[in-house]
Amino acid sequence: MPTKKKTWFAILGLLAWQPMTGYQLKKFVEIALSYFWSESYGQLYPTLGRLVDEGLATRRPQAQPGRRARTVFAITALGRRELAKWFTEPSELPRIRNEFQLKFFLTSRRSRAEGIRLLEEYRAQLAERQDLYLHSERVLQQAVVDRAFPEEIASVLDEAPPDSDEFLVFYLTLRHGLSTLNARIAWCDEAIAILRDGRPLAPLTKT
Amino acid sequence: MPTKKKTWFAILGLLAWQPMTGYQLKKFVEIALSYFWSESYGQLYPTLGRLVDEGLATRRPQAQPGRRARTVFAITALGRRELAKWFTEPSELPRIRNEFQLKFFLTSRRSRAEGIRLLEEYRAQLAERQDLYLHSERVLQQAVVDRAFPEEIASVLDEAPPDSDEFLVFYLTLRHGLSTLNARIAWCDEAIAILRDGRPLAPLTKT
DNA sequence: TCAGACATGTAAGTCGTTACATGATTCA
DNA sequence: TGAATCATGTAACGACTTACATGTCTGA
Repeated sequence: MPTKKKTWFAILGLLAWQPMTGYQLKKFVEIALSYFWSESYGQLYPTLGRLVDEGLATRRPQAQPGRRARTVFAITALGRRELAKWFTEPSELPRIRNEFQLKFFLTSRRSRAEGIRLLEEYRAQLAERQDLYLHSERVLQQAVVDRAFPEEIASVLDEAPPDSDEFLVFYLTLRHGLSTLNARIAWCDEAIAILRDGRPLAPLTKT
Repeated sequence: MPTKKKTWFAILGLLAWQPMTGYQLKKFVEIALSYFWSESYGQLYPTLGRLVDEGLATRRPQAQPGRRARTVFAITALGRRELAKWFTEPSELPRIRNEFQLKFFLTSRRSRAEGIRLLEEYRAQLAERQDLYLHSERVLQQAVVDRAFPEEIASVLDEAPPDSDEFLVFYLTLRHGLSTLNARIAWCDEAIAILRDGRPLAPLTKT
């Protein structure tokens, strides 16, 4: 069975976090998981439906007067068992398809100038994302000082004060993203320097 | 048009490198591009067919006596124009879906022990790949010393002596992969230490 | 002679995004 | 009043993997 069902378990995991509507699920992913995850509505709603069909989640329409209608999904006991099973299974390293790297490789038969241009473009994109992440980090650090969690993530990490494990792990996932970005930006700088200098052999001797 | 056609251009780019059979294309990707790319036969052959249909590549069956039959594909002038266009278009940062990170995030409502277990598993996988990459790096460094390219990559980087741009860029793509791995392994070590110590706030103050 | 590399392809299924489609509620 | 947010979905497309299917040639 080649079945991966990543979206399946992502949703199940978030419903175990707390019951949510499809819309909330999307927001949760955007705000809390954006450093390593994404989901589109086109995946979300159909999968929610199938989860209900399989008995892993329940669909509960909420029609309160003065509130717009919404459909809250919750995980079932069966869903929790499936989720627990998923946790014991090894996760594969994500397979990478880095379009920039592909282009960069191919520039070696085109021109150094083009390689350098691509590296600069890549670096700019990484730096832009790095800015975003650094801003998030500053917000989190301020939250620790203030002993109150920031407005922007309050909605999803609602019950996660700055000294909770939820907060800590959230911070660590951000750090994972930042570490990766830092390393890649440093690599860009090195690669640009090497290509500019025309130094072909020297870098090979150091690690 | 949401058309990405990454495989399209990957193949086109490699055919610009040199004319190849589908099988050779697969090998090329496995040996030279594995640090950042992958292709499956299920993508390769149908895409090659469509490339020919669109006039971007030619299919030339080779039936030499005493050689098994094979079909060599080559890029056309039109294909080269399309490829050149692709080079000028900005590449998007690959969107990430890191299953491990997802699980790790969710452990914050499960247990620290489970978080640590996941981190160790992730680290082991990264380290395994790191070994592979480090081995490749040593082979390349030896190639520089020997002034001869290593047997394993000779087939694909055939005309790329150790002082060529092809060799240098190939080496740099390997370094990109290694930098990323190193950063992530270091992150694992930090995260494990933090979760073990039960230190929840200290790491937030340093960058 | 037989394993392993060379070689080419298809079918089924999963996965995922984007664009489309629709409409209510809230708040400035 | 009108923009933003809340809210739910579908259709079309495209991408990608795995498993299946088949066969040849080379060299130990």
